[in-house]
Amino acid sequence: MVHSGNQVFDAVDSRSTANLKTNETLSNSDDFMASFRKREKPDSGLSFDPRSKKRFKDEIVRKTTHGSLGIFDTEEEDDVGSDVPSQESKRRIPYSTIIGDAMREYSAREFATPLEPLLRSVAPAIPLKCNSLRRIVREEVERTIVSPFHSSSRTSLNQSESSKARVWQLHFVNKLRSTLFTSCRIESEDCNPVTIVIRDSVSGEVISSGPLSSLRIEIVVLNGDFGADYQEDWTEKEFNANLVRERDGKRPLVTGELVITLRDGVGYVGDASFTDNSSWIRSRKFRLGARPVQSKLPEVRIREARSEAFVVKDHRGESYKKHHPPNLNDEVWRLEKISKGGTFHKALLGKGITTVEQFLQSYSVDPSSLRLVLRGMSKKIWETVKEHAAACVLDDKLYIYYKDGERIGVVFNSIFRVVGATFDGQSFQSPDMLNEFQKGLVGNLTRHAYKNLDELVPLDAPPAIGPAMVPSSQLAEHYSSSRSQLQYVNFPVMPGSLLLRSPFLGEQWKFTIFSLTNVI
DNA sequence: GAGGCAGTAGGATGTATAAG
DNA sequence: CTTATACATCCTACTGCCTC
Repeated sequence: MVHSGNQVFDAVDSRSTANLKTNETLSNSDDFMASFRKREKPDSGLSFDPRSKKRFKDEIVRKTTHGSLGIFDTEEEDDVGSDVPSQESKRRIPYSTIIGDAMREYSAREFATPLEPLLRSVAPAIPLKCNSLRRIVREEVERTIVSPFHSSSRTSLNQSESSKARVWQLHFVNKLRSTLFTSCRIESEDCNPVTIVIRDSVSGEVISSGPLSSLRIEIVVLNGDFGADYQEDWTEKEFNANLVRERDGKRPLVTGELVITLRDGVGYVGDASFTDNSSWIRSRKFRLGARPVQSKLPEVRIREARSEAFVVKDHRGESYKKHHPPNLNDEVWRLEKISKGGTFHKALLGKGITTVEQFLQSYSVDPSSLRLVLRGMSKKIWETVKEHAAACVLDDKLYIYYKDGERIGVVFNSIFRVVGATFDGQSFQSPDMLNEFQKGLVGNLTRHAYKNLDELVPLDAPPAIGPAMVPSSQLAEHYSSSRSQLQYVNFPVMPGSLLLRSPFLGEQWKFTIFSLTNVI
């Protein structure tokens, strides 16, 4: 094997790297770096989070002390890795390759950023905020540091090429969905075909006539990282360097109508779909790109189009995705942090809670019991679940509970939260309108209702709002037992009016549900 | 091809424990 | 006591296999 780097540090024993981590198998340097790339915060450059920093340090230490660099290979280590196919395990990866791989993962921008303070110190007169200087720094770093490892993919920015003839450009008009699924048609956010135009890059006007208005363009896939620095100018080489090809052994990454002929300067992405998800590239995102198949005016540079970054997931994930907002009849695992078939899901099923509606009802009736069902859940997760559940779109179902034929009744919504009360069986009030005494009465009745949920009567129509009349016969009884406060609606309820039919009057009444925005 | 099931990896988070 | 670290747990997403 020919080693281009330092011979002392030039080899990695893949058998050793396979034993680097307790739960992970790192078979080569790409995996090694990938394990850290995935832990990076987006756009964090070289700053890992503390855990990643620590793990990174540990990996380096172990790589150097466990012979991963080929320095301390021993028989013992051979034994450790003896179950790995020998041919593969004997293959050593030059250290320069590892560094190269690592370098490749950091853009010139990321290298340049740490260098800026240095540059600032040596050239204080130069305004460092100047974009052109940043570009120069980036170019120089790329040229001097990155290129030796990366010569095949990116070339240094050609200033003259990037700045000339930027009159025409392809442009994605509508925004793609932030998440697409394999085998599903590529569509815009509003479920319409993705639209591409050719336009004047200065004025933004669509070129609706002339030879360019009927240009043939090709739809391609770009790395989600491309343009992450909001750079809106790039060379053809840079664009091509960011094309993403299908993985080995896989079908073409995108299939369908990938060549479009513009009409009057406008084209639409037709029946095209992804065949593979985007989880395997560093950014975990793709972008769509569009470029001329061949320029009708070769001397004219037509800048390619680049879409927003989006995630492509396996189509089977679509049936498992969470709903935002959830619906009442959704299965309870549609809530965040409750995995289908997971521990919490099973615990809820064990209590007969199968839907989001039942989850919310259960919370209304006895939040502490529900919390007990999910006692293994951390506070933070619990808050997340509640927050998601609270966003649920409620229907207009109402229930009323009367105690033993009395005319004092409490009206509940579909998740068993109090939304009104009546004291005479005729006029109904929202909880906001109750005085302290009335709240006590309703509180008592609510507790009765929660103990006798099967006695709740569905209301398909409503009562009227009016002054409360409390039968005198009820006063003494309720006054003594109404110390506790009425539990108000805690889930956000959209304000609105509902028509209810009073069970006593048999008439249609307008019933106003007030907005009660307390969160659980 | 769609969908169910199981296995796996990675990430996030909480908790226990050691070190200073 | 505080902080750092290791470990455990759970959720999410991906993938292969299988059945229909």
